[in-house]
Amino acid sequence: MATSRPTVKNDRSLYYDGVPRVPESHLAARRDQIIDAATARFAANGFQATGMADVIAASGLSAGAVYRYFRSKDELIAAIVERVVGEAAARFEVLLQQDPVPDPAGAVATAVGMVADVAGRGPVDLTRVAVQAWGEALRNPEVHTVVDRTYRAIRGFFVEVVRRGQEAGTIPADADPQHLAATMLSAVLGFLLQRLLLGDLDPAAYTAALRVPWVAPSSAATPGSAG
Amino acid sequence: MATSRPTVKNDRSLYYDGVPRVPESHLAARRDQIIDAATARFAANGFQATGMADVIAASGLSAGAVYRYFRSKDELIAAIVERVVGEAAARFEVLLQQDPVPDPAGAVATAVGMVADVAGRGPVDLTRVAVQAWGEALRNPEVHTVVDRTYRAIRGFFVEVVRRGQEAGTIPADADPQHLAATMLSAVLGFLLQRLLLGDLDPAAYTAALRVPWVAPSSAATPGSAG
DNA sequence: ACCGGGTAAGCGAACGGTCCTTCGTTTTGG
DNA sequence: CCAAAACGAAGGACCGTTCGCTTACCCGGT
Repeated sequence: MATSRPTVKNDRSLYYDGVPRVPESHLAARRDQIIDAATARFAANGFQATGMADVIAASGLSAGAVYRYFRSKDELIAAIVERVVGEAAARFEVLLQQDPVPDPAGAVATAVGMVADVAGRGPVDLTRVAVQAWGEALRNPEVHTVVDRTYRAIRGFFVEVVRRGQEAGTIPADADPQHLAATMLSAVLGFLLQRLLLGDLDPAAYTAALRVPWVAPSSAATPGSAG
Repeated sequence: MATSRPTVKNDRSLYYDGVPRVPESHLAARRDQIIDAATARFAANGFQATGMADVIAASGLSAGAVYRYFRSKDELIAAIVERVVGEAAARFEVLLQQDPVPDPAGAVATAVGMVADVAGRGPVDLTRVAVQAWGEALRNPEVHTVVDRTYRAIRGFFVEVVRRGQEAGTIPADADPQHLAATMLSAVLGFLLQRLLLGDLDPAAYTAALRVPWVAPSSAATPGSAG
């Protein structure tokens, strides 16, 4: 019982210390092939309502091949969620690399433009996957961890935009950056969701509406002066 | 072949025109009992990942009893989505019945308060069901119809708030009510989503942030005067 | 330049389990 | 007494996953 026989199933080097049989790029390409096909099916039908048979058929591979690259359906789902929300975060990060960093309304406008762009590009609308990921995050702890970490990072970008604005004096210094960033993120997520559920929202008109002063101008919030 | 024999399965009056065997209120109560139990399970685990066996056990009834009240799982899902988003719409409608109708930031603040309230009240967080309903709407046409109609109505309430503000002169007359209402709805939906995914957001601080002027005060949008 | 050895990549039928739903039966209550 | 209400075992389809097998490829030796 339980000798020191190594469990070699995953560790190729214990078996054979030569170079891989096929180039690493080929393996990555196959993995992407599976992820792309699965993303399309999950975008159309949701994670749980889509069967692996559907994913496998769409990938053009066999069940055995798919399960060589992903140990389970849950692992595949986690990989897809990580890719989709991770790419979103990467796109939003460029907001901070602009010089000068835009003001909050400008940052949201740029982010909304990115959402509209990614929704229309390619055969699969990744914003649909994002909505499915929200639902999945509420029931799958691993997915929730990924979504929590990534969306918190995105909100952190907006916090930084607010801080820069406060340094520049265009935003009241006593405003709460964390919650102001939350309202900015809401504007982006709300655009994404309304576009999917209620039909096309015009990004230009939507972002223009963000700049409309909607508090009564008489009483509240003297912005720059009168600190 | 196809005689005129009536298909009596659902029409009780063709069978028996007397009084019902049990009071109508009892039937409605049983229906609610099923919906309540199913709502709890769907809130915890999503629509598609939750089995009918789970719903049936939670309801305290048998499979046959549940299927007497709902023809299928999809019909049960549709009934739950209709109830949850319908109740949300009913709550938001009172915004218009206040006198005077609040300004946009005030309307959003009230709506956010309602979301936070309904999320904390009762054993089931209905905002979780709302997120699941968004995902379901993307794959189930009947659910999509319900969600589209109801959320469009909610947005219509915000449009009305904007119109009243424009009449009162507190909102620029050339602002687009439709898209301004969309940003208001985004603020509410974004609060709901961030509260669930990223942890507790403080409703008071969030709504306070909504009133922070976030456009550069120097160049853009001279609000009331000097139009 | 060619070839055979051996391993990883890929295949797909089959498996146990779970799914939604049905229906013959039992219980209930007016 | 009898129809409606409720029951719950069973049906048949489909689920995610496995595993014995075939195919294809790289490598070392000739």
